[in-house]
Amino acid sequence: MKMTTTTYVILGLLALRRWSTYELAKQMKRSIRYYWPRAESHLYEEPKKLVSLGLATATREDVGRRPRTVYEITDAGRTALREWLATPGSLPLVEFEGLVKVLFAEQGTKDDLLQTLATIRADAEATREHHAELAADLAVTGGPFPDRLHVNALVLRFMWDQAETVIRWAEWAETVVAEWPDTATQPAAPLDYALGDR
Amino acid sequence: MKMTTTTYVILGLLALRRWSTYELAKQMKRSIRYYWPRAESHLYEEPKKLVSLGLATATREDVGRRPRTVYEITDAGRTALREWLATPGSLPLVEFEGLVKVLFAEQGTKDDLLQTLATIRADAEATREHHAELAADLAVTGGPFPDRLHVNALVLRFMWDQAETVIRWAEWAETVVAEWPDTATQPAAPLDYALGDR
DNA sequence: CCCCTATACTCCCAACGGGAGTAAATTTCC
DNA sequence: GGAAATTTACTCCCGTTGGGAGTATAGGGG
Repeated sequence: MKMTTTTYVILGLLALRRWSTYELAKQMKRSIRYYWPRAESHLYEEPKKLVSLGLATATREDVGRRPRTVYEITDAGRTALREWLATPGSLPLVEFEGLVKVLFAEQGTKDDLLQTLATIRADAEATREHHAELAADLAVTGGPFPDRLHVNALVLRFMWDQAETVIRWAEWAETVVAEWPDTATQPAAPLDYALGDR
Repeated sequence: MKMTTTTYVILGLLALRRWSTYELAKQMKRSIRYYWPRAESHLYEEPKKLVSLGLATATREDVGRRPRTVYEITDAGRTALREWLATPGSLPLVEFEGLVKVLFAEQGTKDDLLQTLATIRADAEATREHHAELAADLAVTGGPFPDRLHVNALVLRFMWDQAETVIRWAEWAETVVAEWPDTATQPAAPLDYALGDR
């Protein structure tokens, strides 16, 4: 029964409003998974943990014959969240399989590498588009939490900047690799094009 | 007994040269952990898996009375790696606890938020510095694999660009937040400063 | 009425993190 | 030279997590 970052994420969402578990899982999928991804199957346990620790309450509702559980934060929950925000946290963690494939690219074909780079770019473009839609929603409607626009904007700008950086890097790498005869042949001055300006 | 991305990472390293398990773990820690982090305790199982699949061989050596195992890739291993490089891969995954704390910043103090941003910046500066050292090593000595500089350069440039982007974002966010009276008070036009140019 | 999707969950097993540990070799320090 | 610290070389443990599979009900559309 340990408070993990995931538990605090759920607690943070409960600080904004009351949520059913399904709604919590949906909100994770909509935005938070881009910087705190968690499998849906375990999200249903997190609010229960909060309840057992006195940081949230659970209310059983019935939708026809279907049960639903709605959770709300407690004052102790707000205090716990506030204290967590003041603690040092864990380092960022990135799992980027595409970049691993770039790293070992000379063990494969040039076409494979170009495909990998194109996929990386397309994924980043999709992420950028998704966050543009989130931003447009905030700009037009204020979103579900209009009094939090200022902090949401910090996060959205981060996501946008990151996606832009990946896209630009992929475009650059595609043009560089396009001029290689193959992945195993080292071009002249292999480091200059990457490190020339630093 | 399933081939995971981690298994392929080890296979990719074995494609470069023969390694002891400890050396594999050390190389993961030196560079690959930034984009494919894995706990050391499980890395020792991966080459064993490769051996059982015929993709690598294991040689037991003795250093005095201490045992060491050295692994080498097989031809089948090279083929498997080549084929994996041609497969579509999984999406990037990011766990960024600092950004989660930014997302819920209005539940805490302005000082906590500024501390979070400063920590994010410092971590990114350390990452940038680490990769600058890796790059300098490559530039001066050619590194352990001088015939792979061209692909290493692609990866290094990516890591540098990412770190730079995080640093710039954190610096920007620090200046923005510095002007807030507190985290709960929404400034005028809260979205413009983040989204004004897109 | 039927089909599909959404809502609302639970269960399972493999992959994994991180800590702890043992043992021998090597390096550093006094 | 000897002791302590660090490195090399692993194994084990337990909790966290991914992702797939599943059940059941509500709601919408043709």
